[in-house]
Amino acid sequence: MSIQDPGFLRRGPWLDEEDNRLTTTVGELGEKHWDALAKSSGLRRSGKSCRLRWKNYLRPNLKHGDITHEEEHTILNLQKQWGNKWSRIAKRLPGRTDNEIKNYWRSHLKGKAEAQQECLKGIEEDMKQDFMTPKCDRISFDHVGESSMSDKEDFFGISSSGTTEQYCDMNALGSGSPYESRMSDLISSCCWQSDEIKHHEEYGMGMFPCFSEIGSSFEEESKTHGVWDLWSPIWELG
DNA sequence: AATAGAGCCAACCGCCACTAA
DNA sequence: GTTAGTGGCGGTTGGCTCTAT
Repeated sequence: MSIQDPGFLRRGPWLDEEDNRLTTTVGELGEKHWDALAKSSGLRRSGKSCRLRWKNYLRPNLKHGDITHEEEHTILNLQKQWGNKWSRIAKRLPGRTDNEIKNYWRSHLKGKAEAQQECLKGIEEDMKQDFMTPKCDRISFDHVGESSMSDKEDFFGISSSGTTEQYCDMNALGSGSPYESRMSDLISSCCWQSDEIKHHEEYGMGMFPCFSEIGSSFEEESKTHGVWDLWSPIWELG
């Protein structure tokens, strides 16, 4: 049987012995000419298969642990910005492979991102019909409290580390508008309403997540927390 | 304990771009 | 300009594991 024969090449999961042999061969010949490397290694694997195994599993400096919150924010934001350019996104996450990021996106983030997009789309549509010109200087942001972030993080894809989360009084936006009801839907879907927020809602104060007082640092801060892409379409409309 | 369904992930497939002859 | 070889990328699949019933 020769390498040309169908059935010569092995398929399926790699064995430890194959991994060792590939690692040794790459060490000798370098990460190039994969077809030649596959042949000289004696492995019954295609060059393509060897390259993939090396790139996604054996290569040094790969991270094998869970995706961190920070990495998740980066993936969410870059996917939104660039689309499914997994290889490009992977370059921004040292130690992660495009395949890993793609799989993580499909199994953990896709639904979340779609939900966010759907909310934003609805909000934008409502705002177009609404009385409100959503310029920041028209919004009165009274800081009314703080709360735990776990579920909120999940929804907004933001990190609470080192930040002071605050909520904004949306009374200034008026009441009964499509925009307000959409925001209300959004907030109630988040499942992170603390007692404090409920308390304020009892007094008719709609809550809106923000990260500091509106001012020169606001854009920078929201970018830092990975929410600028999400919320800037709202703040900048009009 | 057995089974079905869902979720996850490593590996494969097909296409495209690039390069050398 | 054409063709063959090669590598890279994104989509898809198969099988394993986990969970619910």
